[in-house]
Amino acid sequence: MESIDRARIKQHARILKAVASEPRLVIVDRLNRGECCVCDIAELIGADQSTASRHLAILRDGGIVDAERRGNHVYYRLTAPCVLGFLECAARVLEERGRGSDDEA
Amino acid sequence: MESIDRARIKQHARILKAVASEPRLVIVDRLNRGECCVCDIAELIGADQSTASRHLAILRDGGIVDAERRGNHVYYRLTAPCVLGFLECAARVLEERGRGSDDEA
DNA sequence: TGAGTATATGCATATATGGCCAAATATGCA
DNA sequence: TGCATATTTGGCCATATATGCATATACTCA
Repeated sequence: MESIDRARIKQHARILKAVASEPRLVIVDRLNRGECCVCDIAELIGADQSTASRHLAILRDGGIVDAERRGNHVYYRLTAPCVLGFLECAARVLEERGRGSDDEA
Repeated sequence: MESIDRARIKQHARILKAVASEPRLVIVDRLNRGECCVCDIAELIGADQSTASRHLAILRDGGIVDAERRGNHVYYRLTAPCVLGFLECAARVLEERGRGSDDEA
């Protein structure tokens, strides 16, 4: 288990940041069950379509999803399903913590 | 594979945000090789001691590390080693992407 | 108690992020 | 071409995050 190169850290941070956002976690969770278009995502996260588009762009730049245009829709799908492991880890952390105190809200 | 509860999403996002930061990734990587005190972390990340303390507090609030005072040092250690999986996932994403184009810098 | 060291916290400032609206692009279809 | 629909991008504002300095707090030791 070597120390990680600082240049890599920067890239890794960008990828993690792409996922570390409430709306983007919702998007990842949704895309895990199949591709969908920007308008679906907008409705899903209850935001403007432009906002949905930007979130998807961030995920795309992070390499988490990719996009394919078909007709005048653009369909996004999950390309890095390993990010789902983040959620499992988060769940484990919460469980651990549940035995302490903390804001569950 | 059920959809995730929106209330959980919020908690998960907080945990992921705790790790999604360059200096905090460096810290996690370091703590993975053993506990250390705030002053060591400050030097490690090349920041003010107060900044190191705050980063550690964020990780602690996220349930990623915990702290123990011994004498007048406070030692932090990793309590959620599953976050190391984030790094593996990120590395995989970068590898995938390396075959495309992108800013490697 | 008082001096010295290690951490944590309040405050101010700089930067980043998230969101909407409006306008620009990209397609499809008549 | 011209109009309608879907997506992306620019501009702007509000809020959140990061950081350092100064200061408060915690602890050790004499």
